[in-house]
Amino acid sequence: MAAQQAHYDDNVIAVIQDRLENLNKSERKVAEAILRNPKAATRYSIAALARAADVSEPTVNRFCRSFSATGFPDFKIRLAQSIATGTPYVGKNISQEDSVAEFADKIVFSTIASLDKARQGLSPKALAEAIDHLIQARQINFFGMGGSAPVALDAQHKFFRFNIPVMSYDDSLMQRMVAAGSGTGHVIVVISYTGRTREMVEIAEMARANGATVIGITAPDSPLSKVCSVALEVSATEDTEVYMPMSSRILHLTIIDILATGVTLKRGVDFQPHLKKIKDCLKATRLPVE
Amino acid sequence: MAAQQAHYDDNVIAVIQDRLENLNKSERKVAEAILRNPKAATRYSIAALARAADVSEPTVNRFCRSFSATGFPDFKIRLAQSIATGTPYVGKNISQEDSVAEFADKIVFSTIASLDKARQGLSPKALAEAIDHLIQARQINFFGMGGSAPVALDAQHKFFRFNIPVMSYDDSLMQRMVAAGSGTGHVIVVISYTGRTREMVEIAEMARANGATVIGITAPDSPLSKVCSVALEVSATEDTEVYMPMSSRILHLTIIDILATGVTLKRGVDFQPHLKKIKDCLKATRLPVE
DNA sequence: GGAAAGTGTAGTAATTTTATAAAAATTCTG
DNA sequence: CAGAATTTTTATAAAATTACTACACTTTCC
Repeated sequence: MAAQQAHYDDNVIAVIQDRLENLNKSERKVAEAILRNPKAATRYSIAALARAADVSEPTVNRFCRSFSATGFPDFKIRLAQSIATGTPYVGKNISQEDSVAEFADKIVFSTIASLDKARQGLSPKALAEAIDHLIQARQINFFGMGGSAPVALDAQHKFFRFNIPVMSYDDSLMQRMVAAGSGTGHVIVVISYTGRTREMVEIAEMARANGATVIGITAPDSPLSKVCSVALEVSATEDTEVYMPMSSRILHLTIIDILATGVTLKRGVDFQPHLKKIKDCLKATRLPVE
Repeated sequence: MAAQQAHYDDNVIAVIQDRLENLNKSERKVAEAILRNPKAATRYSIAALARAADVSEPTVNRFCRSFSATGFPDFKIRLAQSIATGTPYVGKNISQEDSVAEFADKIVFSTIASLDKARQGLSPKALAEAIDHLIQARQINFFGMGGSAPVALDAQHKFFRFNIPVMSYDDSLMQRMVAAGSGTGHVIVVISYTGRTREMVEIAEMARANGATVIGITAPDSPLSKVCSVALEVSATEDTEVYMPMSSRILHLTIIDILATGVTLKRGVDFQPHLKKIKDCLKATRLPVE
């Protein structure tokens, strides 16, 4: 039921944007007309779109065909699906003039878009392997520096509930020491958006050399990704680039959620009361619901 | 341009399912034919769907109209949109039997759903006020305990870039001391999923009594929400309940993103080079892209 | 200057919609 | 409770809209 709908991954809007440069004059006019207001485009007839783009109807038709649709109606259906996925804001960067409501929406939508993209890119096989390693671990350590430190800390909070010794480190010296002292049965999860922080790559290598399992949450084909036992790769295109990473850490946290859920599920029903106990013990610290 | 697209609400498939009982014989046949395979239905012509449902073409047309579409093609567009967004949520609860790919998808989709819901619920006015306070702050402190500690830490990482003294605390004693020592010009951002942690509410009250501005990122109508200068309220329905908070912290992080972006924008273009400098200085720690 | 690619016109084919009539279901009356 | 009358529902067929194809003209690039 899940993967069944992954093959609809061809996000037409994104594809149009990709190929925008390689289109000839008229087809480009069509592309621009669609991108100007993709949602409205789904309601247009071929004649209306032709007028909006200031081209002839057959040109629109040819345009649709070139995006591997059987014709205009088919193309509209695909367009409609792309829009629904939450990509209306692709490319629409946040601007100085935006109202709060506007840029807030843009941020949320771009986060949604990244999540959806990441979902398609995640390898279930790698996830399954990672979960298996985590279940068998005698000890788990999460390493994250800078912007990934909060992610590591969050992971610690989650995995702490599993009754396994778990720690997170954001200090490379501590990480180095832990890696040096690791061995078989230790799992080290290294979190790095770029996957190119030299320090982190070295630490990962060291841990592996000592026999520890290294799980990387990082960018595809990065130096870090290559030295890991299991690499969970996500590419976050930070399109709301305001000089700080935003969606990447959300994606990383979601992967942590998936790993934690995987461990919970594999632990089986017997383990649920334990989790409930941890949750319930917080009740004493809370104000009653009036 | 922002609210204009609330298209996540009108999920045609859900509406059809709702109204299934109240339809007459033929229209019901159409409904069932569509529900049998909604995805295929988007490719059918009106004639093909009529045949599949064993009714006449005008019946199909009337059916579409009764679901407030202007006609069959329009209806197909809506259906296409529903499939992309709506279907995944159906039967969203994670079960023991799920494959990794399945529950991973479910987690991502439920996160997306929460984000979209939060987007609709967020008050732009409250956000704008919060941003104004943050810009004028002489000092900012983020408080978060337990699962919210990573969120507070993340906020610290983000706001550190703004050249204001900023710290995060996850220890209630430290928080209490900071609150006690706060005053006018100090902004304290209190992050709490439930908004009912007694300790946090007390601390927030104390800070306010001292003249500090308290921004709360918390649940609507919670005790904490009531004592804040500005309350940013999000209700995260943790539908993937596995006894640990998941989407709530993602929502909180997204709010942090929005606040940080708001501050960046208001600071204006002059400030951008400073952000770029901070980003660039990390380059030295990275391995080159081969 | 000629081949190749690109674009538009006009006519054709497909699809959808409307008008209308027949059938079924429901209600009302005797 | 039968049976006529009305309303609702459904289908046939014609009209209108929409999308597609063939071909001719224009531009661009060797």
